[in-house]
Amino acid sequence: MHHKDLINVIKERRTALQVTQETLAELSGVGLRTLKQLESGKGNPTVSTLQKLGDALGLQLNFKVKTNQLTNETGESIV
Amino acid sequence: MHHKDLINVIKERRTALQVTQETLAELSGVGLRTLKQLESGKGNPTVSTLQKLGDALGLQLNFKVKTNQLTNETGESIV
DNA sequence: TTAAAAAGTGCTTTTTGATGCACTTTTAGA
DNA sequence: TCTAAAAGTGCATCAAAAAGCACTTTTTAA
Repeated sequence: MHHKDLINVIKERRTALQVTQETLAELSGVGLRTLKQLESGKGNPTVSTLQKLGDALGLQLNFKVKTNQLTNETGESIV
Repeated sequence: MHHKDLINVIKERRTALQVTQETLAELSGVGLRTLKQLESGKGNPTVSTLQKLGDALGLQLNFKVKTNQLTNETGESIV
């Protein structure tokens, strides 16, 4: 996943949970300005920023070995 | 995964493939100094740095809904 | 055992991420 | 429609990431 896509997961999850940027900023400890910037498509967050946001939204960041198997959008095998 | 763990995945994958830091730095486009710093446990990489390294090693970075929370029948979080 | 390769570190500069403040624009609800 | 809430932006500051260079330490293989 490109980092724009990772940010998009954050944004979609936040909106799905009907949480405002302001609330997510408070819950996660990430500055509101930073969150606004990221969600509007600017910047390249540090891993810790991404993790703070993910933690607050129940999302886990991880690495997975790429395979040549068919997978769904979460990288889970569908075979 | 904490970012130390993410870096550890990089390191383990690199050594498993018997690739040196120098080679990985060249293949990924990440500076050797940066890679050395990260693997020796210092710093908080940007997502793009982590992705460059992951790409070169066949690792995919992604977000996943945490499993140790309340979910519905389809595995979707209901929190 | 020892020499070369690989990994780790101190110092430095440049770039850029994180942040606050104030403001504008957009969206959603009464 | 109109307004308040939410989202987005320009400007500035501070801290830290990325990077190169030269050096030391550790690991590995002959």
